[in-house]
Amino acid sequence: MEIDTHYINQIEIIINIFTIANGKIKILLFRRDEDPFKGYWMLPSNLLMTSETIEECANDTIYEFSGLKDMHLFQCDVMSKIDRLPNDRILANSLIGILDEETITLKREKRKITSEWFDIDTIPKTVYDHNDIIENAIKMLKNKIKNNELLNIFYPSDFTLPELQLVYEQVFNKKLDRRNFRKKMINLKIVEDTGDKNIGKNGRPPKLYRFTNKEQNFLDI
Amino acid sequence: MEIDTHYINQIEIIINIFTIANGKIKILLFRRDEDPFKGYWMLPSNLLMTSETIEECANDTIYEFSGLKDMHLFQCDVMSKIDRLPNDRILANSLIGILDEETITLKREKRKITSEWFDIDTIPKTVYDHNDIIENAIKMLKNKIKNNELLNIFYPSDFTLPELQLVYEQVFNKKLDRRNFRKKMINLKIVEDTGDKNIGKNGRPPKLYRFTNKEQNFLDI
DNA sequence: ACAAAAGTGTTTTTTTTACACCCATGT
DNA sequence: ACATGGGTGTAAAAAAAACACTTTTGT
Repeated sequence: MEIDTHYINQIEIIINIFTIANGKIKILLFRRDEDPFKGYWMLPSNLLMTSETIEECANDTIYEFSGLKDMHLFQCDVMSKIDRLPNDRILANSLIGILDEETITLKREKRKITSEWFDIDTIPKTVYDHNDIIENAIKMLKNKIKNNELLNIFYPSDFTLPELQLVYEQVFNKKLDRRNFRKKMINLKIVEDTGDKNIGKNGRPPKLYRFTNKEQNFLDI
Repeated sequence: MEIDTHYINQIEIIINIFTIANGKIKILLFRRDEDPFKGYWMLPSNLLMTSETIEECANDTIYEFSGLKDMHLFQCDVMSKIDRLPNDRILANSLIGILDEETITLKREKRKITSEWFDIDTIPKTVYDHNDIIENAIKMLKNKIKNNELLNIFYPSDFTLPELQLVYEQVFNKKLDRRNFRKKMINLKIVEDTGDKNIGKNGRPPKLYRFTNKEQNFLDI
């Protein structure tokens, strides 16, 4: 195999890892501890090797940064501005990874790199163009949730309706009526009662629901 | 700049060009006239050069294949399976390009490569994994139309409601009632009457409409 | 005058909205 | 017993669906 050097490209795979905790959508960022951009936050990333697929690279990268595995992954965006990094010409392929909270709780182990989950409405300063990448990923994530494509991955088991309502309120950016929200989710058969309750917290224990396996339902004409 | 050869990648930029003609959504394919895959159809593509952005590469490729320019372009997908091509390891980045029919009609010039517009429900056999790429692009295109994100680019000037209805019928894959469709489009202020009519065809001349500049409206909760 | 295609209105059904009190648990 | 948060129903308004005849043009 011979390659014309005009066509040599380096590509970094960058992953936006989201989870939902107590109804708040969060993204996992890592602190950079060397200059330039020391103290800034960053998305996990690695250069793609010739011998691996993007999914393999993404999974390895996530594992290396966080110890987490087997995330639901999908394509998000590609950035190719020549000057997106100051010195090298490196393309960026950003992915979205979805983690359910249970998995995170189980795998909470100590890593060398400082990491933190940030609410998606309070993203800190990040290195290079990572703020643009994050902004774009949040947009795609919200759109997918609006189209009922993703919440069953955030919640593989059960959840309460008040928590789910918080998620929708963030995505649609408006307050929803508790009774109407409930009716809608149940009547449209998006969720179903598991019969269990979430005991242990303050106040009346909420019922637990699960997603039915209905296909995504788009805005119908 | 030094590059570790493990991180050398070749990327081809592949463009799915869509237009709408008489209410039918179409994609532009080119005939391959050399083996392997002689006689099969293909999407226009080119290897990305180190010195250009993806958008530059895509625009040049489109122009080289079709003579068309200044298309609305956006990211679609990235394929990285090691064996997607038989001999080389080349990544594919597929984009979607939107053309309005008027522009096409104006630029209809003769090119050396045989090209043809195919209805999106009768895609012919294509080279390599282009059928997968097209299928994916059609899915994304339909989703965007469902979310009212794209039709104003397909129709920069005016159009008739019967034609628009055909588009929605393809996207939602069901027949719509003429009166209800009309009421909805007009009442939701998605379209507005231009005052003109489309004379010259058989039957009563349809009124011409244009899109209002309302922001996209998603399925609301 | 006939064929072709587009335009139009009303009624019924469904969905959405608005709104306030009671219930189950922990302290 | 009180504080906390969760659950529930009904009526009014809005939106969607069902449905058939008339109008304008070309031939």
